[in-house]
Amino acid sequence: MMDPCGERVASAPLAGERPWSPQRRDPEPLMPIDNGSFSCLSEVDLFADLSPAEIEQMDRMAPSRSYSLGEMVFSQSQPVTALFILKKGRIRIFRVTEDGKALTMAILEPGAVFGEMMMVGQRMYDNYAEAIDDVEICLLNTADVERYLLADPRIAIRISRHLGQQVVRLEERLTDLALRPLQSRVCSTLLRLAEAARTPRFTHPTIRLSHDQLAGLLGATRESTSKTMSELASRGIIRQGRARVVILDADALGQLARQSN
Amino acid sequence: MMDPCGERVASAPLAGERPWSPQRRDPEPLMPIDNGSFSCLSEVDLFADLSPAEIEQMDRMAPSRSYSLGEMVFSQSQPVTALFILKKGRIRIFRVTEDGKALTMAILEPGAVFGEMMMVGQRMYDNYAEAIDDVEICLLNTADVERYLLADPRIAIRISRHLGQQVVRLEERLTDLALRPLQSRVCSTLLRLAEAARTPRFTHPTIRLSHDQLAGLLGATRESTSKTMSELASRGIIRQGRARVVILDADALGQLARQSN
DNA sequence: AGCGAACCGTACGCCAGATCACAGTTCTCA
DNA sequence: TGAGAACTGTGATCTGGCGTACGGTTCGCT
Repeated sequence: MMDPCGERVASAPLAGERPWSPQRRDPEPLMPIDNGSFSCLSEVDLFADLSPAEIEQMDRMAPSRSYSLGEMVFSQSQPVTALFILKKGRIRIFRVTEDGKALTMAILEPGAVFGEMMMVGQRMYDNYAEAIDDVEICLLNTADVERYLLADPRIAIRISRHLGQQVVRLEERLTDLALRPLQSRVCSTLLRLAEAARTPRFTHPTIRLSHDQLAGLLGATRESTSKTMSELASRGIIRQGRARVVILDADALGQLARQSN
Repeated sequence: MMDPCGERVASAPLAGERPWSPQRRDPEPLMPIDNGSFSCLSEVDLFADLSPAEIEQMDRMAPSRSYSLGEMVFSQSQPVTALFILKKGRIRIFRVTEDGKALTMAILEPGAVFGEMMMVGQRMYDNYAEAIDDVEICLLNTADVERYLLADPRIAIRISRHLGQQVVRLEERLTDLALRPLQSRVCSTLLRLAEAARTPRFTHPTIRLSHDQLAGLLGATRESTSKTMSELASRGIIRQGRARVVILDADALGQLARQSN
């Protein structure tokens, strides 16, 4: 049902008296999303230094597994063997507390390599991994890893680079969480996600996540996240669909992300 | 002045009606603290794989600098050249927002190596570094680093291991900040610090930080930090001195750290 | 020996965001 | 085709920790 005074809503000033007024949502699923699957090892830039022959050989040896939406890819009980490469679908890495609250550490997109830490002596510790699409991954066991990767200094450096990137990201998230209000965190998170999900050229970046999933990433509740998102939508900065967000004005997001109160 | 009903305070049950009653503080500075300086490169485990000859050679080439309490070791304006090794004193790594709020990312103790990320293509980004004691560091420039480190896969792996450790730490801090109340964060932070500051055997671990500095590490205000600390002190879990905290009951801290509300 | 600076305790109002509680809408799948 | 599940909107209420304010104590320096 349309608001009787729809006119006023539509033309209300940005600092209007209805802070997050109801939005008409985006109906169109637009196009059948491309999950971008690919032949296991060739496109992963961690392996860019290997010769095609080496890659092919590893590819043959790497068993692959699939999981369907909602399945756990691993948890403490199934400790991680070695190295995963995500071929298709997305995986959510998260942690939980004793009383069931969760924070998601990352949403992995196809092409992601994870579990790198183990090869340098880390465990996945308290991290869980859950498939949030139908997922296909391939596995490299410890022996393969040592043979092909640890021996090669170029690859070791690529690993370092990757970990260094993670450190930077985490430091950013930590300061944001400590020092910035929810709205800023929403904005920077959306930007980060938009850039991770390489969308086809000439279209607005689109993020295929529900408010709930976003909230998990933000360290906030679904409710406050919804509220903030509606606010952004009402300003025309984003457009919303069911479990989808379209970034319309990335610059405005950047602006708001830098706000610290 | 002693509380007139001191008896009641002293024997009050833990869940007493004066949640953070005033504490007699710890007067004794005890012993003239050992800042543990050492000959630059030999004790840094990042270089454990190098031969004594190589270490000695690097040592000769590595210029060293000193800063006094409160000085900035670097900031964006003085971009980082290469690699720092902290010989003496402590350094606080932190970030600030536009409006001046700060979060400290780490307190580095002697022996710490920092700036590793740059050698693998990172910048220090928005991090500042400030000496919180009188400090002595030595520097390795890019050329040295490439010659001695990048070439050696064993060292590359050590770097990865170190970065992996940082990732784990940061993930932990992030979840704590998102999901746990202040008291738990205080407890886990104290534990983390206690284990970093390797104290002489047979003494209680001691942390030489002010409430203010702790607060910066916690993402909280000095006031709430003080309150929580006093509470812990009144329970006999820690003892307080001016800019010093002594851990009396690490197990209790561990217990409380796991609380999520 | 005395003054300013750094530290610490405490208290009270306030607010962003959590919690709880529904209602409406759009999918999915039997 | 219809029942349930997943997703979202929106209020009412509560609260941990922030902001602010101020007094006391200890240290370092002149």
